[in-house]
Amino acid sequence: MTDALDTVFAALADPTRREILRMLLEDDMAVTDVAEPFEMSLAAISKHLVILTRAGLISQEKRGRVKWCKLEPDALRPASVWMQGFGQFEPVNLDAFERFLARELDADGREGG
Amino acid sequence: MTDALDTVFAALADPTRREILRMLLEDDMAVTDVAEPFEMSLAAISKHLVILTRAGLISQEKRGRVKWCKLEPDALRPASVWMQGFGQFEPVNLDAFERFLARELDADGREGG
DNA sequence: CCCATATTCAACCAGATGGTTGACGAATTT
DNA sequence: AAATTCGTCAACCATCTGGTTGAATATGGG
Repeated sequence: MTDALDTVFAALADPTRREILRMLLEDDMAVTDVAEPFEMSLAAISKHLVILTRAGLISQEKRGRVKWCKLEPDALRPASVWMQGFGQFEPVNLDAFERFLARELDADGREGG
Repeated sequence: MTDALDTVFAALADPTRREILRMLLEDDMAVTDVAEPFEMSLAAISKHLVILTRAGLISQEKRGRVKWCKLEPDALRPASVWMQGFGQFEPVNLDAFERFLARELDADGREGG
Protein backbone atom coordinates (compact mmCIF):
# COMPACT_ATOMS: atom_id res chain seq x y z
CA MET A 1 0.00 0.00 0.00
CA THR A 2 2.94 2.31 0.70
CA ASP A 3 4.15 2.32 -2.86
CA ALA A 4 7.17 4.49 -3.63
CA LEU A 5 5.01 6.30 -6.16
CA ASP A 6 2.46 7.11 -3.46
CA THR A 7 4.98 8.86 -1.27
CA VAL A 8 6.79 10.61 -4.12
CA PHE A 9 3.66 11.98 -5.75
CA ALA A 10 2.21 12.95 -2.36
CA ALA A 11 5.45 14.74 -1.52
CA LEU A 12 5.28 16.64 -4.81
CA ALA A 13 1.66 17.65 -4.25
CA ASP A 14 2.57 20.46 -1.87
CA PRO A 15 3.85 23.80 -3.23
CA THR A 16 6.10 24.42 -0.23
CA ARG A 17 7.83 21.10 -0.81
CA ARG A 18 8.19 21.70 -4.54
CA GLU A 19 9.76 25.06 -3.77
CA ILE A 20 12.15 23.44 -1.31
CA LEU A 21 13.23 20.98 -3.99
CA ARG A 22 13.72 23.84 -6.42
CA MET A 23 15.93 25.62 -3.89
CA LEU A 24 17.96 22.49 -3.29
CA LEU A 25 18.53 22.18 -7.01
CA GLU A 26 20.98 25.04 -6.70
CA ASP A 27 22.87 23.81 -3.67
CA ASP A 28 22.74 21.82 -0.46
CA MET A 29 21.22 23.82 2.38
CA ALA A 30 20.91 23.80 6.15
CA VAL A 31 17.40 23.38 7.55
CA THR A 32 17.34 26.93 8.91
CA ASP A 33 18.31 28.34 5.54
CA VAL A 34 15.68 26.24 3.80
CA ALA A 35 13.08 27.68 6.18
CA GLU A 36 14.19 31.29 5.86
CA PRO A 37 12.17 32.39 2.78
CA PHE A 38 8.94 30.78 4.00
CA GLU A 39 6.41 32.47 6.20
CA MET A 40 5.91 29.52 8.45
CA SER A 41 7.57 28.07 11.50
CA LEU A 42 10.80 26.14 11.41
CA ALA A 43 8.93 23.17 12.84
CA ALA A 44 6.59 23.18 9.86
CA ILE A 45 9.53 23.17 7.46
CA SER A 46 11.13 20.41 9.50
CA LYS A 47 8.01 18.31 8.93
CA HIS A 48 8.07 19.01 5.22
CA LEU A 49 11.68 17.88 5.15
CA VAL A 50 10.73 14.65 6.89
CA ILE A 51 8.13 13.98 4.21
CA LEU A 52 10.65 14.72 1.45
CA THR A 53 13.18 12.46 3.16
CA ARG A 54 10.73 9.60 3.51
CA ALA A 55 9.90 9.95 -0.17
CA GLY A 56 13.62 9.66 -0.84
CA LEU A 57 13.64 13.01 -2.63
CA ILE A 58 16.21 14.49 -0.29
CA SER A 59 18.75 13.17 2.18
CA GLN A 60 19.82 14.84 5.40
CA GLU A 61 23.23 14.67 6.95
CA LYS A 62 24.12 16.21 10.27
CA ARG A 63 27.51 17.89 10.49
CA GLY A 64 28.01 19.52 13.84
CA ARG A 65 24.74 21.04 14.89
CA VAL A 66 23.77 21.80 11.32
CA LYS A 67 21.70 19.34 9.31
CA TRP A 68 22.36 19.61 5.62
CA CYS A 69 19.69 18.82 3.06
CA LYS A 70 20.69 17.39 -0.28
CA LEU A 71 18.54 16.77 -3.30
CA GLU A 72 18.24 13.12 -4.34
CA PRO A 73 16.89 13.49 -7.85
CA ASP A 74 17.04 9.80 -8.67
CA ALA A 75 13.96 9.36 -6.51
CA LEU A 76 12.03 11.25 -9.17
CA ARG A 77 12.80 8.69 -11.79
CA PRO A 78 10.07 6.11 -11.03
CA ALA A 79 7.46 8.86 -11.04
CA SER A 80 8.85 10.25 -14.25
CA VAL A 81 8.85 6.85 -15.87
CA TRP A 82 5.32 6.21 -14.70
CA MET A 83 4.10 9.47 -16.21
CA GLN A 84 5.77 8.74 -19.49
CA GLY A 85 3.58 5.69 -19.83
CA PHE A 86 0.89 8.22 -20.78
CA GLY A 87 0.76 10.23 -23.92
CA GLN A 88 2.09 7.20 -25.71
CA PHE A 89 -1.08 6.11 -27.37
CA GLU A 90 0.80 4.59 -30.21
CA PRO A 91 3.08 1.76 -29.23
CA VAL A 92 6.53 3.29 -29.12
CA ASN A 93 9.80 1.64 -29.86
CA LEU A 94 12.15 2.95 -27.19
CA ASP A 95 15.22 1.68 -28.99
CA ALA A 96 14.14 3.59 -32.06
CA PHE A 97 13.61 6.65 -29.90
CA GLU A 98 17.11 6.37 -28.55
CA ARG A 99 18.56 6.09 -32.05
CA PHE A 100 16.47 9.13 -32.99
CA LEU A 101 17.88 11.10 -30.06
CA ALA A 102 21.40 10.02 -30.94
CA ARG A 103 20.93 11.22 -34.53
CA GLU A 104 19.53 14.55 -33.30
CA LEU A 105 22.43 15.08 -30.95
CA ASP A 106 24.85 14.16 -33.67
CA ALA A 107 23.22 16.59 -36.07
CA ASP A 108 23.36 19.35 -33.45
CA GLY A 109 27.00 18.62 -32.92
CA ARG A 110 27.81 18.91 -36.60
CA GLU A 111 25.65 21.97 -37.31
CA GLY A 112 26.26 23.80 -34.08
CA GLY A 113 29.93 23.75 -34.22
CA MET B 1 -2.67 28.12 -3.72
CA THR B 2 -4.67 25.61 -5.74
CA ASP B 3 -1.97 25.20 -8.32
CA ALA B 4 -2.62 22.77 -11.17
CA LEU B 5 0.45 20.88 -10.05
CA ASP B 6 -1.02 20.47 -6.57
CA THR B 7 -4.14 18.77 -7.84
CA VAL B 8 -2.39 16.68 -10.47
CA PHE B 9 0.30 15.35 -8.15
CA ALA B 10 -2.25 14.77 -5.39
CA ALA B 11 -4.46 12.87 -7.82
CA LEU B 12 -1.50 10.70 -8.80
CA ALA B 13 -0.59 9.96 -5.19
CA ASP B 14 -3.30 7.31 -4.82
CA PRO B 15 -2.76 3.80 -6.22
CA THR B 16 -6.44 3.32 -7.01
CA ARG B 17 -6.43 6.44 -9.13
CA ARG B 18 -3.20 5.51 -10.89
CA GLU B 19 -4.71 2.13 -11.69
CA ILE B 20 -7.85 3.81 -13.04
CA LEU B 21 -5.70 5.95 -15.32
CA ARG B 22 -3.85 2.86 -16.48
CA MET B 23 -7.13 1.18 -17.31
CA LEU B 24 -8.32 4.21 -19.24
CA LEU B 25 -5.12 4.15 -21.24
CA GLU B 26 -6.55 1.17 -23.08
CA ASP B 27 -10.00 2.53 -23.74
CA ASP B 28 -12.78 4.82 -22.55
CA MET B 29 -14.88 3.18 -19.86
CA ALA B 30 -18.20 3.56 -18.08
CA VAL B 31 -18.04 4.36 -14.37
CA THR B 32 -19.48 0.96 -13.43
CA ASP B 33 -16.85 -0.82 -15.50
CA VAL B 34 -14.08 1.27 -13.99
CA ALA B 35 -15.30 0.22 -10.55
CA GLU B 36 -15.68 -3.46 -11.34
CA PRO B 37 -12.11 -4.71 -10.62
CA PHE B 38 -11.83 -2.79 -7.33
CA GLU B 39 -12.92 -4.13 -3.99
CA MET B 40 -14.61 -0.96 -2.92
CA SER B 41 -17.98 0.64 -3.39
CA LEU B 42 -19.12 2.36 -6.54
CA ALA B 43 -19.50 5.55 -4.52
CA ALA B 44 -15.82 5.42 -3.56
CA ILE B 45 -14.81 5.03 -7.20
CA SER B 46 -17.14 7.84 -8.13
CA LYS B 47 -15.27 10.08 -5.69
CA HIS B 48 -11.93 9.07 -7.15
CA LEU B 49 -13.25 9.95 -10.58
CA VAL B 50 -14.29 13.38 -9.33
CA ILE B 51 -10.74 13.96 -8.08
CA LEU B 52 -9.27 12.82 -11.40
CA THR B 53 -11.72 15.07 -13.24
CA ARG B 54 -10.90 18.10 -11.12
CA ALA B 55 -7.23 17.46 -11.82
CA GLY B 56 -8.11 17.43 -15.52
CA LEU B 57 -6.65 13.98 -15.92
CA ILE B 58 -9.90 12.53 -17.21
CA SER B 59 -13.10 13.91 -18.68
CA GLN B 60 -16.55 12.46 -18.21
CA GLU B 61 -19.37 12.54 -20.71
CA LYS B 62 -22.84 11.24 -20.05
CA ARG B 63 -24.49 9.42 -22.89
CA GLY B 64 -27.87 8.06 -21.87
CA ARG B 65 -27.57 6.77 -18.36
CA VAL B 66 -23.96 5.76 -18.87
CA LYS B 67 -21.16 8.18 -17.97
CA TRP B 68 -18.05 7.57 -20.00
CA CYS B 69 -14.60 8.29 -18.65
CA LYS B 70 -11.86 9.37 -21.00
CA LEU B 71 -8.19 9.84 -20.30
CA GLU B 72 -6.88 13.39 -20.80
CA PRO B 73 -3.15 12.81 -20.89
CA ASP B 74 -2.32 16.42 -21.73
CA ALA B 75 -3.09 17.27 -18.11
CA LEU B 76 0.06 15.37 -17.19
CA ARG B 77 2.22 17.72 -19.17
CA PRO B 78 2.70 20.49 -16.57
CA ALA B 79 3.73 17.87 -14.03
CA SER B 80 6.06 16.29 -16.54
CA VAL B 81 7.52 19.66 -17.43
CA TRP B 82 7.99 20.48 -13.77
CA MET B 83 9.94 17.27 -13.31
CA GLN B 84 11.91 18.12 -16.38
CA GLY B 85 13.15 21.14 -14.44
CA PHE B 86 15.29 18.56 -12.70
CA GLY B 87 16.67 18.14 -16.17
CA GLN B 88 19.67 15.95 -15.73
CA PHE B 89 17.47 13.21 -14.35
CA GLU B 90 14.57 13.34 -16.78
CA PRO B 91 15.29 10.54 -19.22
CA VAL B 92 13.20 11.85 -22.07
CA ASN B 93 13.06 15.21 -23.77
CA LEU B 94 9.37 15.83 -24.48
CA ASP B 95 9.97 17.96 -27.55
CA ALA B 96 12.24 15.36 -29.00
CA PHE B 97 9.72 12.74 -28.06
CA GLU B 98 7.04 14.59 -30.00
CA ARG B 99 9.22 14.93 -33.06
CA PHE B 100 9.99 11.25 -32.78
CA LEU B 101 6.29 10.37 -32.53
CA ALA B 102 5.46 12.57 -35.48
CA ARG B 103 8.07 10.81 -37.59
CA GLU B 104 6.90 7.40 -36.45
CA LEU B 105 3.28 8.12 -37.29
CA ASP B 106 4.31 9.54 -40.64
CA ALA B 107 6.37 6.44 -41.35
CA ASP B 108 3.48 4.16 -40.36
CA GLY B 109 1.21 6.10 -42.67
CA ARG B 110 3.55 5.62 -45.61
CA GLU B 111 4.54 2.02 -44.91
CA GLY B 112 1.27 0.71 -43.57
CA GLY B 113 -0.83 2.18 -46.38
C1' DC C 1 30.10 26.04 32.70
C1' DC C 2 26.59 28.85 30.59
C1' DC C 3 24.53 30.73 26.68
C1' DA C 4 23.22 30.84 22.01
C1' DT C 5 22.15 28.23 17.86
C1' DA C 6 20.05 24.40 15.23
C1' DT C 7 16.62 21.22 15.00
C1' DT C 8 13.19 18.09 16.57
C1' DC C 9 9.42 16.56 19.65
C1' DA C 10 4.78 16.75 21.68
C1' DA C 11 0.40 18.33 22.01
C1' DC C 12 -3.03 20.44 19.80
C1' DC C 13 -6.22 22.17 16.01
C1' DA C 14 -8.87 22.71 11.55
C1' DG C 15 -9.67 20.79 7.44
C1' DA C 16 -8.90 17.28 3.77
C1' DT C 17 -8.97 12.30 2.35
C1' DG C 18 -10.70 7.78 1.64
C1' DG C 19 -13.85 4.76 2.88
C1' DT C 20 -18.76 3.13 4.29
C1' DT C 21 -24.06 2.81 3.79
C1' DG C 22 -28.58 4.17 2.37
C1' DA C 23 -31.47 7.19 -0.20
C1' DC C 24 -32.16 9.48 -4.37
C1' DG C 25 -32.67 10.97 -9.45
C1' DA C 26 -32.34 9.91 -14.15
C1' DA C 27 -32.52 6.86 -18.09
C1' DT C 28 -33.71 2.34 -20.06
C1' DT C 29 -36.25 -1.86 -20.43
C1' DT C 30 -40.19 -4.52 -20.06
C1' DA D 1 -46.26 2.38 -15.23
C1' DA D 2 -42.99 -0.46 -12.81
C1' DA D 3 -38.72 -2.38 -12.31
C1' DT D 4 -33.91 -2.11 -13.21
C1' DT D 5 -29.59 -0.05 -14.02
C1' DC D 6 -26.28 3.83 -13.58
C1' DG D 7 -24.32 7.02 -10.89
C1' DT D 8 -24.29 10.68 -7.35
C1' DC D 9 -25.51 12.73 -2.91
C1' DA D 10 -25.58 12.98 2.12
C1' DA D 11 -24.21 11.71 6.42
C1' DC D 12 -20.96 9.59 8.97
C1' DC D 13 -16.32 7.81 10.52
C1' DA D 14 -11.22 7.16 11.10
C1' DT D 15 -7.10 8.78 9.71
C1' DC D 16 -3.84 11.95 7.53
C1' DT D 17 -2.13 16.69 6.58
C1' DG D 18 -0.33 21.07 7.42
C1' DG D 19 -0.02 24.33 10.49
C1' DT D 20 0.70 26.32 15.42
C1' DT D 21 3.28 26.88 20.06
C1' DG D 22 6.31 25.64 23.73
C1' DA D 23 9.49 22.41 25.59
C1' DA D 24 13.35 19.46 24.80
C1' DT D 25 17.70 17.86 22.76
C1' DA D 26 22.14 18.41 20.60
C1' DT D 27 26.17 21.06 19.46
C1' DG D 28 29.39 24.96 19.41
C1' DG D 29 31.50 29.09 21.46
C1' DG D 30 32.85 32.57 25.07
